[in-house]
Amino acid sequence: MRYDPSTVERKWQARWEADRLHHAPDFDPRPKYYLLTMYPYPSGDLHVGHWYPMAPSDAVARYKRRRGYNVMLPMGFDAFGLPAENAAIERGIHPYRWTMDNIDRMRRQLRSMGAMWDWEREIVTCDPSYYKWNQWFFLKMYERGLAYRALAPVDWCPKDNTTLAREQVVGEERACERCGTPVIKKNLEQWFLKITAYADELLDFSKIDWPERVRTLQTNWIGRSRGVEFAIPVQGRPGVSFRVFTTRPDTVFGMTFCVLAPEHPLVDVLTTPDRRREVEAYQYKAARESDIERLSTEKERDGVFIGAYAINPMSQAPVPIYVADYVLLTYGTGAIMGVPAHDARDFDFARKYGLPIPVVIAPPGWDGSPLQEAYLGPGTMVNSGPYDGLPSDVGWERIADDMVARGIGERKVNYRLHDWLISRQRYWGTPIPIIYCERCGTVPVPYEDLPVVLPEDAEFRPTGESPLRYHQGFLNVACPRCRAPARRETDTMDTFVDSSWYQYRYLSPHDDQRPFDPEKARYWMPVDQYTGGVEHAVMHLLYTRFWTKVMRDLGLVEFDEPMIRLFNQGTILGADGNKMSKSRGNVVNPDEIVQQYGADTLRAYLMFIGPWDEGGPWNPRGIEGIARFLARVWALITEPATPVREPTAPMRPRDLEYWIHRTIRRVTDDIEGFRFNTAIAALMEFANTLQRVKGTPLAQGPLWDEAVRTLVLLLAPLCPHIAEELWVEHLGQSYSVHVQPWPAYDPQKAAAERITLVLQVNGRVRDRVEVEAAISDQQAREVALASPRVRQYLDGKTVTDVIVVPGRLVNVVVR
RNA sequence: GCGGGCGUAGCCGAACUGGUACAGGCGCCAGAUUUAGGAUCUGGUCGGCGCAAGCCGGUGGGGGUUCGAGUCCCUCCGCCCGCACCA
Repeated sequence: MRYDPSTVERKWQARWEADRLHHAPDFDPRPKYYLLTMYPYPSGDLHVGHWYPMAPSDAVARYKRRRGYNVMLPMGFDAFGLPAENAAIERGIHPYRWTMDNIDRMRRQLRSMGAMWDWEREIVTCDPSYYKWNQWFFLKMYERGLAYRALAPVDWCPKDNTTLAREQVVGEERACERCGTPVIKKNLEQWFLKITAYADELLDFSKIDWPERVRTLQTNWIGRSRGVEFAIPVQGRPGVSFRVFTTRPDTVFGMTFCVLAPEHPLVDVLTTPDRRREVEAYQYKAARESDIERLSTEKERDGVFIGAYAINPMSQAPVPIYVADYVLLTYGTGAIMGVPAHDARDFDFARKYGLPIPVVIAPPGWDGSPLQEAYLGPGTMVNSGPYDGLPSDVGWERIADDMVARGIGERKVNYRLHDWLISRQRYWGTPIPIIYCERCGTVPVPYEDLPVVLPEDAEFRPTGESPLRYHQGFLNVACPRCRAPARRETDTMDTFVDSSWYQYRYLSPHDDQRPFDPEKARYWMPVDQYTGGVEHAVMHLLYTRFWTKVMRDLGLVEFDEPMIRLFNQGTILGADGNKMSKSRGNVVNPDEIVQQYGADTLRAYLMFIGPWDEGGPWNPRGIEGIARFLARVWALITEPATPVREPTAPMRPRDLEYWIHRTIRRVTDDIEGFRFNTAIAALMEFANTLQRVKGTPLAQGPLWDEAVRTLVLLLAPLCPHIAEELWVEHLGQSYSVHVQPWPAYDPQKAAAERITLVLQVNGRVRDRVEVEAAISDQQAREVALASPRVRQYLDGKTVTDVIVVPGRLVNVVVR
């Protein structure tokens, strides 16, 4: 009988569900293991790209349960966001309806995978019972000053009519992440979360085991730099000065010019009449360039002298002031000191405008000749007045101290990280629970009035304007303090708010008293293993760390980090090697694959492609190989032995025992190390070996039964359905294979009895001999020197050394 | 430009801390079975020379360290991913 996946898979999925086999009980005495994989956006159809992180995650979950853990593998839907609202505008479907229909479809597709999702814990973030707690957290943060409103220039996508977070603006041309439209700046009153208050703590990764790549991305994103901010007086203008930030106060004596950002407020004040035309032309050019696409990759650094001079506060030397667009108003103070000898950009600028380039940090071994490029390293201070002769790192601190002491500057830490702008001028998100009252000002919605629910009867306009702004029933409200007529905030929250704490909601998804049950958090949290794409490195993965730290400071949890281990899988590509996309027509629909080959085949194939963190192209032929493998396993167990064939190679019981234990060891180590491709390769080798044994007398005894059972036990986490069917229906074992203890291996038996000893002469393989694995170094040496093939190469030579690598090789070194 | 990763058969890939390069799969070749096709099974499959035993070459190129290098170091080339004037 051939293996029929569709019947078998449906049967066991129904049985597992009926038995609540996948439910993770709270407070179970077993050690807990919380495995979280990033929840999907309900875009409509499940893509094979969704399966790629999920199938191996499920395999790990199943494996861990077999190792005695109480494993929780929850699933939910990241249900707020722009596509639902666009569907509403374009097709007149309400976002809620669109989203819930998609979720229904995706839930069904997810079930076909046969993963051990604990559906009793499912969450849907657009449900008021979920987003109520977004609002609750927001109010808690507002009380603590961690949520605030400010007028801010925001990046605005004119096509989507929405605010974008800094992270959602991509590339040099500053385009909208979603639609590619160049973004514009707009000044709006916006709500922010004060993530910068945690910037330093977020740089500390000592309590988590995350990939270096993600740690580096986050570190660069936070962009901490330590330096000094100090005032530079303007020559001939008593009382007028501007502030600059530098990370190199030790180079201050090398300043030969200053630069103000074109938008700096002092530019208009300081520009002399003779320079005004040129300066204004430059400002105009700079303003246009930031709005228009700044596509010029090799743009030369340029600027304009404004006619005024600044005084170096340390040396009293006057230096010219320029405007240049390489200085950004948004970072530091919008003004810099120009030290060409020790800053690459300043060096280029000074070269272009013929400014002097005096060396103030002498590189080791410097001969006094002019520098050909900026020197950025440490050295000895020169041309720096009283600081001459000091090592630059000492001078750094000395000058900083002196600036502070003289009242012209202070030590400062600057970050690239800005506060998290959560306001979105959209409908399909969590309403920000704030009311504006003419008398009382900004008033938080009282906790007992939560949730602020989205009105269902919203009108979606093709202009993309938020329906909330025109919805009188939503907009008009009595002030909670004075009862006077007041207006609601119409902005909704960034969807990254939802995903910042969703891992907690899985613990008690139906709790209507609090966001999560702290007792359950004590049992389950933090997440032991998180899996998902690296594209979330600086958004979701930073925000969720921030959120947990806030929760800790609110006294809600007692730990600092939400997820202990993180694994970023690679991307599955189309058969043409390109990213899967509808426009390329290279998208693989998992439903079709499941129908044709079964879920187990698809799961195993995705794991077999290659290393999980590398991804790779889909190969339609490759899946045939997996289907054949499973068919062979099926036949191996279900079909009677055909005693026709003679054994190709004689096998002894000890050899079969070796294969059993060796395979257990390999599969165990590979799953522990997330190397699913080699785990499957090991199972293939084992199955092929058993196939060779099958027709022989060795296949009669209990050892054969053990071998076959082991194969199924090891296959189970990877291909759960076929394993269950074979286990229960064909091996007559007790249901379920998924709760059987993981097989243990005997290291003695897993080691080969006899090994091939490689014999080398001067590092070249000259012979191979089979010897007892336990051979001593001395015996190995003797075997090597006795080999005729080795001796052939020793003729007339002197043996200078014999290197023995136990269990592997002997290398005879001759001269 | 800066930072990170990668380069192994026709293709996807394996190779523990430096120790037999290429496991497993795909593809291909041959054979078995079959009326045929498909499916399945068995064997082979890095290149060169050779009837063979075997010898020589081979992990992007070049150089180095080492008894021994895919693995370590230097250098160059190519591909991918981040960040893009962050003072």
